Amino acid sequence: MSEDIERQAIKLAALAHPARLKIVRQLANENACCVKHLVVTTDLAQSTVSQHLKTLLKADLVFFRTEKQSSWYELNREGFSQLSKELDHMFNDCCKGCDS
Amino acid sequence: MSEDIERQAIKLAALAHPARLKIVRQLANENACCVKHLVVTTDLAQSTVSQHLKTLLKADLVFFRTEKQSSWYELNREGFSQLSKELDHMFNDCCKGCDS
DNA sequence: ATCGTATATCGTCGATATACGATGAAAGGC
DNA sequence: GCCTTTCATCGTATATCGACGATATACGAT
Repeated sequence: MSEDIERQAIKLAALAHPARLKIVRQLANENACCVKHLVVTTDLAQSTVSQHLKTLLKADLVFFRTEKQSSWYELNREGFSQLSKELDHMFNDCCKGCDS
Repeated sequence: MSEDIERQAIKLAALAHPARLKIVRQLANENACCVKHLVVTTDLAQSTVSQHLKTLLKADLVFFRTEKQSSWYELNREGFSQLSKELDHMFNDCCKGCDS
């Protein structure tokens, strides 16, 4: 399906940047991080980090909640495992019998 | 390692485009395709398809050989499975005990 | 040598991505 | 009330992407 491809491309694009990969690794290690912490570890401006987080959020790769003054971001592990499975499927036994 | 992140980002970026995902699916189905065939199935200009194939090639996601006047492109299945494993690792048990 | 076919590369241009600083909103402490 | 901290968003400058047509290259056929 064509929408699948679009959605996959959006997820992959969201991951296809060193800064966002670093953020994801950080989140994988710490379960949840607030923005300030990610600003320190990525060594980028706070506005830039917020922008990257928005990209990850739009791709359904992270969750987000506010607590006091802070925003906490957390990995969406299901989103990742779905993507990983789709990648496997795509090159292993893709489209045996499907149309597109 | 930082180079790992760069390399992963390049691979992910190479996949992060609907046209290139379609090409990859086509290659997954047919084992090998020449450019002309991909031009027909993607409905893009030949120069555009060549450009996309170059992107996939630089990311080590496809192999390439010439035969007579044609270029044949083929999936690098190892490249894909490596990427899929790295993705799994990244969000499952990334960096238990490593430095970066 | 010339022609036709298949492909790669170049040049261009609009669209999108990436970075930053500035500004403002929300919440807590004084 | 006012100040600080934390974060999101806006505006802007720049870089990269993605599409195309035009051109170059390679090679088999005539």
